[in-house]
Amino acid sequence: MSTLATPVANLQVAPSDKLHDLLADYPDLLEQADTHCWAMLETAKLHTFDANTVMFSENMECKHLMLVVEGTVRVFKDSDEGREMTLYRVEPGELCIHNLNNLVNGMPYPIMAQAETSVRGLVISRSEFHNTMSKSDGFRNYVLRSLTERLANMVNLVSGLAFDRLDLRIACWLQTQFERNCGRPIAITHSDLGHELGTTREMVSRILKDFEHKRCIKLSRGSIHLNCKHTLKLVSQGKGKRTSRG
Amino acid sequence: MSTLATPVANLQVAPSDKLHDLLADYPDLLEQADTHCWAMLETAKLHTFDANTVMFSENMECKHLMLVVEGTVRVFKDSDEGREMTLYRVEPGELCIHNLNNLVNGMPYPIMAQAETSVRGLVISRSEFHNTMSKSDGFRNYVLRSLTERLANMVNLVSGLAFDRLDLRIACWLQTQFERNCGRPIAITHSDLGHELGTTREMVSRILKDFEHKRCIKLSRGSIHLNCKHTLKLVSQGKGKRTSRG
DNA sequence: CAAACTCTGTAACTTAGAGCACACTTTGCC
DNA sequence: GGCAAAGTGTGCTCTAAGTTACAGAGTTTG
Repeated sequence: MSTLATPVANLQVAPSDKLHDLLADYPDLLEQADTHCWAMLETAKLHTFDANTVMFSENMECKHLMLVVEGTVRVFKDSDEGREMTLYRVEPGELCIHNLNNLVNGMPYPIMAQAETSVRGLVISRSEFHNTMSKSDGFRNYVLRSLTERLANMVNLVSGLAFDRLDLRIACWLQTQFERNCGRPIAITHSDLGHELGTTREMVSRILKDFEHKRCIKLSRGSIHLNCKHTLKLVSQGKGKRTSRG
Repeated sequence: MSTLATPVANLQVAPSDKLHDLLADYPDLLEQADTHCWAMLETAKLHTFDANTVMFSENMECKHLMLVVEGTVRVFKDSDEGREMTLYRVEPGELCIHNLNNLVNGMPYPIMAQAETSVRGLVISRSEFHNTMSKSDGFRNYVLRSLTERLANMVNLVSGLAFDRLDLRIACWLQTQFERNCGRPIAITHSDLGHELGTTREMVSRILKDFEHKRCIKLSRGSIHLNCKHTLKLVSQGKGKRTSRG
């Protein structure tokens, strides 16, 4: 997360007959896509970004909207003191929603977005976006949905930060990750997990160790293994306060 | 904030020739309103809510969208331990954006909204909303703007909670309030200010007292007076750590 | 294999914020 | 006036979280 590459964008035109293939696996959009929506996507250009590319940062202006086709983009906020906090991720089939602010309001936006993996995305021009928003019910609903979902997530972030203890937030994070991974180990360093949740490496280490003592998880270098999801659930529900540090 | 009245809604039909009058003072929407938008507003019904009415709460479903015409609605999240945190306010000329989540996604939403004053609002049906979204460029842009602006505010909330000390957050809050009020006193109790920022009455008291010692502000029962906006600015920029508590 | 680097563990300490307790003051009301 | 309620000030204590510092384990690379 700390090594930021310089922006790189290799431009290619997407062969129109491949659009369906590109989006085949992402039903969210497909369900709603109608002819207008497809027409817009036909005009889009397929860009490729290397892993770690900073896709936008602090006050960078952004005149396009991108639909991610492959890879993930991490959107985060960083502090002066070198801490970071992940706001959300943009995954295949999803829109870089924060571009919208720029696009709609013309306001700059003090957050960063960075490709976590190599990323391919369909870049849509501002005018095509507005045009399709007016014509395509499906696309409009899709965009509205994305926005309101992000908003809902953000509210959860806020309430976690305001009211929940760190161990609880970590436990919840682990829970959702293990769920996604079907219980398979999560590959992440303590430092990166700190950056996910806006805290420090040391706190993460301590709390994870505590969870290991409680036999929820098993730690190894660079990854976290699930030991007992039942115990983890208990911990994440706030039962069982953290044990003293000695 | 703690005394919650039971929901009350007095229904009246808005006389169509009064629409302009109702919205006259709120240029944000007016600027963008076109014939379709006005047509929708003509179908809307003017509801009145008493002060303190809970407009929606935890998992209440909400089938309509409301445009606030008079009064303000406070949208907040509350914790199990009796703390609260204001997420934002809906003021005249603005939409209750969180309804949208319900409307668009059909998802319930674990936050509360409460009329701070008596509130009048134009209630728009779901179908009219979608209909107008498709027809009116102005309305669509207005909605998109509102959403992205809220999202931007939410990001600021998150970063404040994650990275900033409480005294800083309070100082910033004071700053923006005084700016709105043109330097006139802010009427709020320490306890309510705690609910604004997701903290406790005691912390607010202590920190405000500290600011008073620094001569930024002057405290009196139920209100905060600006003393020197320059000093406050310095404090809110993080210069001058909080003095020790003795 | 040795050096360099990355990652983890953990002890000691500091600080921010919360919670409790209680005194005091202002306001409003009978 | 006198009582109740709401609001404020503040000391004390406790705990969550951050900070510093360092040791050691694992990994990579020359």
